[in-house]
Amino acid sequence: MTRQILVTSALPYANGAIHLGHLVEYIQTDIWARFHRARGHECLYVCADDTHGTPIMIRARNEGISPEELVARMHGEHVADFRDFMIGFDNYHTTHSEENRYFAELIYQNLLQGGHIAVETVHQAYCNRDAMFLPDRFIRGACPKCGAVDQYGDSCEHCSATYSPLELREPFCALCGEPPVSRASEHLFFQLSHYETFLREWTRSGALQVEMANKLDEWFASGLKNWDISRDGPYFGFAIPGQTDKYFYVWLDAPIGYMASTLHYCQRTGRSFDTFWHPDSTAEVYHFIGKDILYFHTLFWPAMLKGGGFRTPTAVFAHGFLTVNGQKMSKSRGTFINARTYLDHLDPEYLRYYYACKLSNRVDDLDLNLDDFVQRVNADMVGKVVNLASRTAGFVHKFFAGRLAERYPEDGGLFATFVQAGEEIAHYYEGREYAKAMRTIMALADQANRYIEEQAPWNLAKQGEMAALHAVCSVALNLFRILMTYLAPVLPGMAEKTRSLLDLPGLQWASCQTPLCGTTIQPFSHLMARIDPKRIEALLAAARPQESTQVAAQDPPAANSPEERVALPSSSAPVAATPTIAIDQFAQIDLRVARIVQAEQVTGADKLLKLTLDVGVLGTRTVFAGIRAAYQPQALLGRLTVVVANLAPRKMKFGLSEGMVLAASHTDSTDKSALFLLSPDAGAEPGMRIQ
RNA sequence: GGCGAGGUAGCUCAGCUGGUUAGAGCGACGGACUCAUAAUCCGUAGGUCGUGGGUUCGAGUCCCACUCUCGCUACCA
Repeated sequence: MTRQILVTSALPYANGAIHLGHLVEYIQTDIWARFHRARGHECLYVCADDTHGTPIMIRARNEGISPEELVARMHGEHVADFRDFMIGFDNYHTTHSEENRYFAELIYQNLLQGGHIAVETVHQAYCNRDAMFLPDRFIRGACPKCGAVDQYGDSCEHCSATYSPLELREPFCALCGEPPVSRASEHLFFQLSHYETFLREWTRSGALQVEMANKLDEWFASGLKNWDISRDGPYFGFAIPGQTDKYFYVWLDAPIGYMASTLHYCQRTGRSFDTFWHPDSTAEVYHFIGKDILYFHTLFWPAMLKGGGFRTPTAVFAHGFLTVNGQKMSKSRGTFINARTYLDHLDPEYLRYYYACKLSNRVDDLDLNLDDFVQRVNADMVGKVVNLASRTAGFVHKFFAGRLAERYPEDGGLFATFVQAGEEIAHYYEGREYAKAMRTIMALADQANRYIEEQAPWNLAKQGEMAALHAVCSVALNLFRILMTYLAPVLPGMAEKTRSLLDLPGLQWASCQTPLCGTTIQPFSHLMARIDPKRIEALLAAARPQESTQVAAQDPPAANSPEERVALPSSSAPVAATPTIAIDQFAQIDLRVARIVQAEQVTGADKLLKLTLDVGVLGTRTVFAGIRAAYQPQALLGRLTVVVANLAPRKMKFGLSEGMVLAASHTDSTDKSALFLLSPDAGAEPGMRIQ
């Protein structure tokens, strides 16, 4: 039975470049899609850029271009990166498209008519300085439930409470730091609670990994909140029909991109959209996502689809994050590697294979250990697999004019064993147990190499036993063909070279069950080069930012959620420089020389020191500084430093901080002690203005 | 500090519902071979399964405590 399958990867946000963290998901999904196609099923793989929201708007503004221009440029970069990593999308679209607008409006209208949209007047934080309402994550303050300070506007990381930004205590704008004012506005809410029964069933229908379903239970237990789906202008997105200056929240139209991309594909190819998204569809729909965006894909999205009149996903597959050498990616270590940087130095198939070797169906994080990476790829790919062909193809050309034996020789049951293993391997692929699939395939490669060793074709050649030699080489190349068929979803490029070498129409799972006999093969040429460790060094060096470009270098998460990136001005490639400011803007900052007259550890705080500063004419100030990892309190006594004297006082858990001392560090450094307090030259006195 | 995951041979990891002398691949070392991209084949060494208790006839596998690591998040205004 031919299955009809639609798979998606999460839409990357159009605010940054694709990096190795993103690629875990795209490679995982691509392997799955290619596997199903190789098995003879129909498997459509669609994706798109996620283009809307405040971060895009702000970034475009900072770059002095329109959001449309920004989004178009990022789309081009993303497409090129994916293409070069052999991510075989059938369609790669954008959420800033008419198809997306169409479905966003349609689903919204259906929810509206179904009575699932509520209108509420809310008093929302508004920043006068930035002339805009502040999105949940652009406003910070203290949790109303537990009092934890500096929490996001929508939920507390400390006690997991969810609330409205309005309830936050002591809020401030994440952009400019000014306290926002409260301003009334009508908002539209999707009444998620209407779908609780449905969602509870769907959650346990096999659509989710058990660990994920458990997580959802926590959310059910705390109650489903209505979801605010509108945003006031200015906002880069789709205007909401029937409303004035209101736009769909980016997370409403982002997953709709899956459908829009499907439609775009169908219109292009004459396929039927309903095949995949009609409520009665018998096709299978799977979403691959990172564990960070579970909430959107397992609560809002299925409910939206249900209420919007479409089918719900067959399953959602979540994976973990990427670490490099056991730690989160870091710019200063050179392990924050963009897709393009990698491609400048290494073959994408190395990474595809390595990820496959470490992927399971669980949500565990995946570690890219670079030493292991080199070792493993070289040993497995070149040493074991390619070696099978390179050590036998030569004989076939030298003695048999490139022609394989007319009949498949006796091989002691090897061919049958290899074919039979295909079912186990397929089972692993299907269940996203790629690591087990790779292990099984490599065990087969070991068997094949052992066979050649035992048969010793080089001796047969010397002894003139041509028939036996022909047989051994034909067996080896047939085994090689089967292995490459099994590896093809992971290594599409090498599979293509193999197809060409063996002069085959394709590498299909079913067809490799019949041995290849009496056909002519092409001369052997390199299928894959070994990784030279020097290339790794070069890659790391290239990924390490230059000092001068480090101004805004941050380490964004390896996730594709726009929400996770909101606070990061520009999360992609090294930023050239921050926007220039006028001298009067600088003059607004009152920098003063200060003498540290007292320094003590703060109980209950890991990183803070409480400093008492003598700022001359401005008197004495108390400042909490996060420099405990770098300085002993005693070592600071009496020394001069620089303080921002007119910074708004900030109430902290441990007291009021009346300023900020200046220190240098790498913005992304994980070495917390690599921190250097500024000092004026000798002669400076407390209270002096720095200008 | 909060939340989550985890600590099994040098490295990357398997070890299902507790049951014989704890496994694989890579690496190291020794040997063989020389067709092949210094690849391959054979063999050897190496682990008190983080620590300490407990349950059990029996625990890497269950329970408790501790410890360490990693991830997310927070204090760094």
